[in-house]
Amino acid sequence: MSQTVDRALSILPLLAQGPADLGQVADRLGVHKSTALRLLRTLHEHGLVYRQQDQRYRLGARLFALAQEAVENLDVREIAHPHLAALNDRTGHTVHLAVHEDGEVLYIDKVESRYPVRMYSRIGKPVAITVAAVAKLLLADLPEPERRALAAKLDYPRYTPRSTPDAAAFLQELATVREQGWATDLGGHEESINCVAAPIRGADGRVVAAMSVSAPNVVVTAEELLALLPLVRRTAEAISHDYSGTTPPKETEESPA
Amino acid sequence: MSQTVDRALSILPLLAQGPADLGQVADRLGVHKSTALRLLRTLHEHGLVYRQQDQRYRLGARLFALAQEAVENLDVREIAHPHLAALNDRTGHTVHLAVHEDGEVLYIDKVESRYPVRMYSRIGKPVAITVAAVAKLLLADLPEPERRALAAKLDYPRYTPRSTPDAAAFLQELATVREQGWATDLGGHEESINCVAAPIRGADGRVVAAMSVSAPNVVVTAEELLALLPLVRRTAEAISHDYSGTTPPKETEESPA
DNA sequence: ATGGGCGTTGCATGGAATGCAACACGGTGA
DNA sequence: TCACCGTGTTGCATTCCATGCAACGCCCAT
Repeated sequence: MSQTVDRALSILPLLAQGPADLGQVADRLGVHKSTALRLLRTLHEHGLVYRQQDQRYRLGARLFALAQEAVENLDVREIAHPHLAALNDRTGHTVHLAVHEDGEVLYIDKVESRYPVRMYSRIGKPVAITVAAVAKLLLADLPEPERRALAAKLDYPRYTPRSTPDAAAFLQELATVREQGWATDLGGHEESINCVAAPIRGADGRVVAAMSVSAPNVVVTAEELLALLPLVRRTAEAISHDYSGTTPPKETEESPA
Repeated sequence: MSQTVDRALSILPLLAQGPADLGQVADRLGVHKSTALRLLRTLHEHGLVYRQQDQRYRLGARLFALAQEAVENLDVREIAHPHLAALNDRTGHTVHLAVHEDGEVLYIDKVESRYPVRMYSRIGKPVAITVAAVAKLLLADLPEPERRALAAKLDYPRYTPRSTPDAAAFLQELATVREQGWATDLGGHEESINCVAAPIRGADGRVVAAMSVSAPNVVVTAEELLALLPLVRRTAEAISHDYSGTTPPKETEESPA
């Protein structure tokens, strides 16, 4: 909506792909060098881009700080963390916490597996939305029109033969997940990795986050992992309880002086 | 330099302090509501802010993704990580990696202590620049005028009685650190926590990063921690070697097709 | 029913972002 | 040594676009 800001912000994903010099930025933005220079300077003043010795620009430090502060403001995360850690303690497997935001699902917390063979993932990284167990739970809870709209505009990459092939299959899967209250991903993203997941609900019953336990099947078989389902669900319920308890539903009035 | 972008970016740190509604954002920016709305919309389109159910804005998901990609572009980090992990393995203590950027020093990697009592820190969080051992190393390597200028404009908070009191003391300390090639922080930030740190150098000898080992003195005394200094220095040298080897000094030409 | 608070929209105006052209600078080859 | 690129940088006139205003719609509370 604001051309100048729009251009400036477009620089960030561009630099995320790697450092670039002034000319490259200007070209890829389709603006004059002087314009790009001024935009970059403004970004620089705010610490979002950094100029390295060779004069090329790359993403800046403030970005980390902002992301950190952002994640610390998510109260679900704080409340959930001890539960996730405890679950990791009991099972030894990788535990994830994810939320949905504007058509993306992303991990906001993670407790690493104790086993040497670990799955790759990164906090902040958007997940494979069409196959991840946590994504299914979060999207299954959307109001139907939104769910349909989102399903329609997604891509359905065939990571493996068991990946969700298309929108129809996805919506079908979401219906099932919605019904049963839990979800799995059995080799849908990476052939050898399985996950089981359960939803975390707010006081109004809406799904606010989802958690999962993941393990490669060189460590445990899918059946063994599924056996953990009751435990995972109980953990999710415990978190839901904590969360609903501490966060008064919808009361955003000023706190009593 | 660009008013519009400047205003838009000012919203981010503002939201980092917690969610805010349109009116609050407009007030704190000193602009009309409609202006704030358009800025927020632009930020929203780029995923930097998110609008929660109660219509208030908070920092958005793309910020994480950007921060992640930014950190993955830092090759020092990638090269250093296995060394840090190995050092953590041998000592059991928390190991940090930090870089300097525009007058700030921040952690870009961390391997957690094995001991139950851990120090608090966060990747991405700017460090206490006047007392942290890694900060001393990074700043000690700056050209003298820059070092003086920076020292002059810093604040010198008295975290503890042993915190660096003022610019003069700081510059003195930097000189010492520069001379000896390593640094410590003995209770200068938190009374009970000590660190020893060593520099990581690029092929041209400049300090590109610094690493440290930290432990509370309920776990090991300062003397015991200092005994690890040779090991820390050897590790830093090993990283420097790896880093100089894989990153050809200053050669930013196109890679051979 | 009625008022107040909030977010939202269309529009006229002026300020601010833009592209241009000229400059500065460092490196390269003659 | 000089001239010549290819950078990044600056001042300036034009113009477009961001701005503030005022009016509207909406929801909640009284």
